[in-house]
Amino acid sequence: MGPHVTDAKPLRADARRNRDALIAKARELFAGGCFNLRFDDFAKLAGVGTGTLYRHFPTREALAEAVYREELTAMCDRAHELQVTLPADEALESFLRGFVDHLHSHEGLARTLATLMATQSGALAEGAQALGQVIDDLLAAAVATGTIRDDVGAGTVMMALHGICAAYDHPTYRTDADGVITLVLAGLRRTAP
Amino acid sequence: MGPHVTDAKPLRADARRNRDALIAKARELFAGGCFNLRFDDFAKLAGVGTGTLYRHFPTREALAEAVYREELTAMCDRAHELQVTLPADEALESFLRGFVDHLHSHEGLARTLATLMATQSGALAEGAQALGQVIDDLLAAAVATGTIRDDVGAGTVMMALHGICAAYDHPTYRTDADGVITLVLAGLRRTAP
DNA sequence: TTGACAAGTGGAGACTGTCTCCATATTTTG
DNA sequence: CAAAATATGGAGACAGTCTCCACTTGTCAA
Repeated sequence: MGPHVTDAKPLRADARRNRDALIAKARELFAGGCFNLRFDDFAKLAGVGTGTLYRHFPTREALAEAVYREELTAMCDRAHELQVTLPADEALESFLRGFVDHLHSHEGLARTLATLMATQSGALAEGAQALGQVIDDLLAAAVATGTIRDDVGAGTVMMALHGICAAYDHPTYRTDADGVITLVLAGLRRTAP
Repeated sequence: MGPHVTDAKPLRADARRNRDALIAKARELFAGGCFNLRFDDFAKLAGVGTGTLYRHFPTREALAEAVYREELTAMCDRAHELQVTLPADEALESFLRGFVDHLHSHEGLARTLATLMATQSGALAEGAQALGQVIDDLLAAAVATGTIRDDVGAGTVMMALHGICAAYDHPTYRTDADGVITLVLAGLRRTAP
């Protein structure tokens, strides 16, 4: 797993401009709750041709990933900070609570993560894999200090998070999401020896 | 919540025949792993016209629900049996373990439940609601005997199950799904007073 | 039985959104 | 500055979905 931002070929000037315009417009629309715009229309809105849109982002998901890549990276960074600041078990709890909190006010991210987690297919799910890696680290550290059980992996926690992401538009979202985190954390805690 | 099988109007003989043919063919295809057939083509395969298909099942989801309604009902019935046979906490565990076990060999059901849980919209999600009710009962009984905490509702557990259903085609599905159930059960258990 | 009315049918074709293709335009390079 | 490389846009091919209605089939009272 080498570099991934500074990957490969240096885009031509106009190409980069268009790509950025596309992402900017998408971010704007997503923020306004508009997720199901006709793809061709979206190209018009961003001021580029259909072909250009498709060349840069072959699918809706690719676009969504690009839009939220930054935000996701920020979350992963936060996890690293927590990990060097707090005891392992607190870092884990803090991260998961913060995760839900963040999703609650960023529907687009929840939506995107739900999609990304569903498609385990390599390249596209790069963002989801990064999240998996972070959780793996958090978990491993807590296991090492003996505060949590060692028989569940990051995949298990991710599956629970998947449920949380997928339910982004339920009326009882917040309550239930918090509940799931509570359950996961309590369930992870080692039962007295 | 009145009756729902013997609801409303008595379908005409040929109509019922067509409806049954549709469900039968869908079941057959689903069992063979074919979920994304063109809807019109499916009508042909079942030996009816496109219009007839759409009249009986306005959407793919409606068809899927009809196909799995029976199976879902069976699961709910099982829950009731468990509830009168075992202590409340064992009934809950047994049901959840069995749930995963069943999903593991019935991809179509997992897929359908994931969709149904995602669309909270009343009529269509009738099946999902039934599942919710059953879990609510199981949970309430266990809470009453004081073996599990009382601060998480059925919605929370459903959210975790949603994650399980949505991941039906991941390579590590079984391991992770079992892990989630373990976490949920351990998390529910009352911490020593 | 039968006639008349209700209920249901099927499939042509309208419609909607996706995606490709390539003649043209822009940028980079030597 | 010309040639080569790179990128553009949008018309139109395509693929599914879904509607509409002239026609068929079933039901039921007489």
